[in-house]
Amino acid sequence: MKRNLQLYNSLKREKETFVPLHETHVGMYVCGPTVYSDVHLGNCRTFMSFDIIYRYLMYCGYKVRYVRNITDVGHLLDDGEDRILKGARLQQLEPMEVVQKYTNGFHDMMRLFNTLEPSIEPRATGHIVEQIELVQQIIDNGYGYEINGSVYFDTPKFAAQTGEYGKLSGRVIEELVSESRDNLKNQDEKRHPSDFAIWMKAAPEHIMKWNSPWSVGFPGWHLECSAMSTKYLGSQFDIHGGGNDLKFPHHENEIAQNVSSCGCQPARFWLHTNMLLLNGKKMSKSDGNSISPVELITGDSEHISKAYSPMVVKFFMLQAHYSAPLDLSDEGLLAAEKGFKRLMEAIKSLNKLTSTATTGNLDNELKAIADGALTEMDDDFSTPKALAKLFELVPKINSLADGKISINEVSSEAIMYIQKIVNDLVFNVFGLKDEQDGQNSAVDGLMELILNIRQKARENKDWGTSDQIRDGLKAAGIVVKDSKEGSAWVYE
RNA sequence: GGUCUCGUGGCCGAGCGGCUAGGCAGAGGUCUGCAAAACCUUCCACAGCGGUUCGAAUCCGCUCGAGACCUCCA
Repeated sequence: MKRNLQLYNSLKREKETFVPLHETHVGMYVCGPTVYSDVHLGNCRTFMSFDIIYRYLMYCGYKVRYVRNITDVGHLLDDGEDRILKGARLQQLEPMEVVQKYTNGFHDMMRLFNTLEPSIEPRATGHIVEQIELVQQIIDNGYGYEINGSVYFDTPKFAAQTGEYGKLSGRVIEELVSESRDNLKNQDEKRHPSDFAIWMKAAPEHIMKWNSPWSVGFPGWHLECSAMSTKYLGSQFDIHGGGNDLKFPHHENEIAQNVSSCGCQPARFWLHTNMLLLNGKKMSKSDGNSISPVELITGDSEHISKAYSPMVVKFFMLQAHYSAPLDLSDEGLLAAEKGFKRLMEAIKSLNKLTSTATTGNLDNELKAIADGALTEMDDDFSTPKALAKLFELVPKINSLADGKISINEVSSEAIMYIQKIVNDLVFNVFGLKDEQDGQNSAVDGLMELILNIRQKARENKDWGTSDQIRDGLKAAGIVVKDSKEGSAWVYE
């Protein structure tokens, strides 16, 4: 299915028509987590966003290779300590135990949010050889220099000769006063404050270190993405994504490394997701304005009144565009929860509809709404607008389901057409799932029996029994919904 | 301090010069044994002040406010 996709390209600062390098294949690289502690909720938003982008590209018929790395070395803290090593020290674990622990936790969380696994999930420590080769290429091409066993990227030279530095982040090198941590520590070594380390000589007590032509040391943080994207997607690929706080310095430096080693821009489209705020403010553990994914789904946080299911959280996030800041709040989640249920109920009803009509005068209107949802997705993956379209369908579906609109107004062909689009979009592209599902048939059978008994009582105008059943079920967390066609039930 | 983004109704969030966003909440109604659900109708807006335009939430300027990046963070 060939669709006309428009993507906002951060590099160009405008929307562009998406044309992949190879007609049928798409290569996409997304900066993954640094696995030194539990995954951040904002991080989850980013990966959910790219999961939907991944899924939609596949829905459009592309074969997508989605590479999302695991950073397990080289990402340093303010004091110059490696994030992984700090985690290891604090928890008295082997560095790789830390990596494994939080990688597992990250995967568990991604699974809860029903995201697909990437095609390749490479680790930085598994690609030391490639990173050393990349450093060598950069040196060979004259953009890297070694001092005392560490290798630095010559940013001013690169900027002057290529004019490529600062394009993504909109920075001018003269204005940059770099304080990147590895540089703070070795301030004297660098020729220019904006130079950054691509290979760091390790102190004797440093645990994670490897042999290299320059020293026993470890790679700079920005290096891994350059090396791994090139290895798995080629020196040029279609989409590079990440959170917008990575634009500088990480992505800017990544581009510099790629351009200086192979002479070409790595990605044609740069996509950046925006921040997740809590109650209008940036999440920050230090001032208490923070909530973790686990707290959100267990309800164990002062910021929320109850537990929210992962799908509700996901639905909430879908209501905002990935490139806009999103403000998380209890009220917002509550609203999302109701909206999500309503949508799920409507889809259930939709999937039960059957018509024998061969033509219907609502056909065009309904099909146009469904098509519209896809058109919105074509426009930079606008999930909020696509959802709005689906919600336009909800009253129509409900009216058809309860007979307020005759089913003969819609042809069987149109119903199947709409069912296909709605189900594909909601379940395959958005990756939502109906949490009411998955009940065992025992419960279904039981409920059918109970509701039949209640129906008999109602027919006999035995309101006492009828209400007793209804109230009892309510107390058990099950809501009975009566309609002309009979009674349905749903978990509260 | 520098770079940039944004300020939409009770809440969340679309909107990219003229035409309904949507969700939640509120109000009225239909249906119903009652209730819930569902359906129908409906109230509430574009931070402020100027400017451009036949016409601005949408473009420009200023003011106020918020946020991001510049320093690890998605």
